[in-house]
Amino acid sequence: MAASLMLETESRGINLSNALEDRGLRRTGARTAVTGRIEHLSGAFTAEQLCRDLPGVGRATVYRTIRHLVDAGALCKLPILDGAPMYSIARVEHHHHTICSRCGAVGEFRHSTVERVMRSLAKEIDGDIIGHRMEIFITCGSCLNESTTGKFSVHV
Amino acid sequence: MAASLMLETESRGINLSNALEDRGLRRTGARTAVTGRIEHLSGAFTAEQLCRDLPGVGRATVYRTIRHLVDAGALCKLPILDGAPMYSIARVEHHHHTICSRCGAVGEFRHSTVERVMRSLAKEIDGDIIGHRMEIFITCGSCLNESTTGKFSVHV
DNA sequence: CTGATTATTGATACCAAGTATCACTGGACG
DNA sequence: CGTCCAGTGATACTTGGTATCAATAATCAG
Ligand SMILES: [Mn+2]
Ligand SMILES: [Mn+2]
Ligand SMILES: [Zn+2]
Ligand SMILES: [Zn+2]
Repeated sequence: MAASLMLETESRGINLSNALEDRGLRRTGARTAVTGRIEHLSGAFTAEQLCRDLPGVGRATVYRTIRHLVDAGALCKLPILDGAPMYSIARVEHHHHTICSRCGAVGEFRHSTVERVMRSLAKEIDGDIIGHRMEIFITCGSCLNESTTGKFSVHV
Repeated sequence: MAASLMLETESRGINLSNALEDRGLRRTGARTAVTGRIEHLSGAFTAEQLCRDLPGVGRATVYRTIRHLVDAGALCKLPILDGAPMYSIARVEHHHHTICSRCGAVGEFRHSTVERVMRSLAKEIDGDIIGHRMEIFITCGSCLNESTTGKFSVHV
């Protein structure tokens, strides 16, 4: 993603363990393992992938911890049309996502024009707008240099 | 949804049976039952809902028919973050959706500014844009007059 | 129309993703 | 430390969806 886009973002300190603690949850071994693994991945992931990476942590606990992190706003949950949702660390406040349809790489962006369009749409829609979501499907830079086929269906 | 928004749409003739035939698929009793039911519903629906409505048609066939219709571009498949995807008839070409987070009502809209923003983003994103998706979560007009709680989580 | 040819059907079994239970464990805190 | 309750994880279960495959029904050439 170009630097110009990222200029609009304001990075937050990301410490997933603290995000849990802030919600009054105990700092346990299992939770530390999960958050540590997520931070180590530094990319989008699925719940099952995390389970495989952490055989020492129970499946239920992995799912519960992810849910806590999403509730805390520390993780984004991305709907994947034919597959399990992916999660990525929320590094900036409100934002949208780019998803590479070949490798699944997820990027975050924030662009004021998108938000401005939303506000103008508000006048035209019958009802109260309470949120929105936007995903851009791309072939990412590194995938352009390869010749694999897409794993993720494009939902245009 | 206000009329001004809809002015940008160009309605297509919707005949789901023809959409299947155009793909070289046979016009069978089961498929006629499925497409008939979908057209009768005139709103968004889930696959399981359709199965319940059509006990005379096998589950596999319901799912297969829906997939054909999506492939044909006659149905939109909407990812619902914590639940089964919903489907709605695609009445206009490329478009986006409003989803009422209380009752699940789905609306279609098309707005040139959204597409213009997409084209401007293209210059800034590292990779090739191959599609995008956008959903606006609302409390629809009729739900504003009631006082139920939301069934659908808002994915902002 | 008739029969041959195939696509389609649907019961069944299966799979993947995620949740409910609940006896046990181990953080937190006095 | 010791208590206590939040947290854990094995297990069983649910939901959504797909693979199989023998039986059935569209389609079409003759
Ligand atoms: Mn936004
Ligand atoms: Mn669009
Ligand atoms: Zn990629
Ligand atoms: Zn509504």
